[in-house]
Amino acid sequence: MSNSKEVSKSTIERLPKYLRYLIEIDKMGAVDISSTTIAEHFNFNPIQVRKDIAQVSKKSGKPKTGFKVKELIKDIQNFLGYNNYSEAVIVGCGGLGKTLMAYSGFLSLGLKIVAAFDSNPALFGLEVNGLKIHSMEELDAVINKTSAKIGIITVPRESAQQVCDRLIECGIKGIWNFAPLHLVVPSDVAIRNEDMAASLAVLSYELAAKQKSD
Amino acid sequence: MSNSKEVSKSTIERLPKYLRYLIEIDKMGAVDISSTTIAEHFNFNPIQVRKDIAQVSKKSGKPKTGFKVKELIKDIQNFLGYNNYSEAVIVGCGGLGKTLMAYSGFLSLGLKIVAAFDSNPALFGLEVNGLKIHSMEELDAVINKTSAKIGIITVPRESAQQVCDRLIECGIKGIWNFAPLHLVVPSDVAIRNEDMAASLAVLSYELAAKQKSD
DNA sequence: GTTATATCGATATCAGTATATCGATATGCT
DNA sequence: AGCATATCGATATACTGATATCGATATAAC
Repeated sequence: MSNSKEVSKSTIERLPKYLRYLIEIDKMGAVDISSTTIAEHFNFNPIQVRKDIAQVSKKSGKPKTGFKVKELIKDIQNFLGYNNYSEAVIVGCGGLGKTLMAYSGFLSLGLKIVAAFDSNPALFGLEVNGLKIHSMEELDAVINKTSAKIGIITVPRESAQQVCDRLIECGIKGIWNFAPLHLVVPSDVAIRNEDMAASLAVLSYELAAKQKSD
Repeated sequence: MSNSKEVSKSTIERLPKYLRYLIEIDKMGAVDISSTTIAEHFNFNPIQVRKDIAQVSKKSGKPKTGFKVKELIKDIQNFLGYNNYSEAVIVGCGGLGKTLMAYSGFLSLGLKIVAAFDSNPALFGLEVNGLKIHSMEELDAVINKTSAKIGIITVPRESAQQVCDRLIECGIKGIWNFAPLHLVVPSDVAIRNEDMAASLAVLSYELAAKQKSD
């Protein structure tokens, strides 16, 4: 993989947060920003912020003032690939699926949903936000007309793994799973399980812990 | 905080996954299960699985056969508090809000949404899945009629932090945030930021990394 | 009944991330 | 102009979670 340094998952999760903040303060006229100030805003550690920045930006900050807001924005956007978008398909046009299809924010995150599928014949041909819903039979054909490499799964739990497998057969290389189960994929495929049960469990545990100490 | 051992966030995130799997194989008639088998199913490390289990179950596994499926299920459910549910309120009844309100799976995760709010007068009084939508003015009054400690935020980005602050004023102690920004809360409040941008960034990065190495 | 082995649980090691330390320096202030 | 200081970047340390090692043992197979 040529040369580019490994960047940790945790760092990558923080970068979009910094970016949103920077864009906000840029709008408000800020020119310079220090890692200290960023850190204070998020309740993060300033050293961590500085190290995160160092990994995606070659511009070095200046003592006393910090970094140039606009330069940082560019560097982070560039690193995250927000300039040139990737195509994605979505399978499952129920409540959540439709919500995601209607979400206008993906484009600015470098993601463009280019096709939608569902197994329910009642939905075939319907349009959600300009996206026609295709049958599952058309999966292969439609995907291959696009350059989509990401598949978003918003089907019920029972069919999710099967849908996942089919997407991979169709050449999909990254799975963004919203179904309530942990999908398993071959090692050459990237997977992100958006597990609400796991997330809620952590929240509840932390809530309980904080309640205890008062 | 009395005695109960600290359990790591990572462990807690895995527990619901184990649980779903165990319930599934229990239905299929499995009586015993080994950490090895669980690990294989998820592509996890068996030692990790065993350590996770050891933290929530006092029952010890037997060489050669492993653990009793039904006992494990009970212990994990008990640890995660899936028996007695906590109440939650939701603020923001747009697409995502409605989807969450309609989701029937929360009850089995120990969560019950007991009230819904929105700032749009056109929605006041409407019912979604048996939940009446209240105005934001009623926030305090309605919350205090419940024992809700968790607030789910599904409002647009612009108003999210403000909504968060108000919920905390009303006595909410845990925030589950689905708005696309990183909310900051006082240290006695638990927060879970469901940050899709962060999540997508990780997926994209891993996808790019895997694409590179072929 | 004996033996081979899968699995457990405890302890030790390793890896990766977060935090702390510290010298250097550019800027703002007097 | 000179001084005080906030911030940087590099290096070092500490912490946390993941993985490896290994002896003990219950079970399955023969």
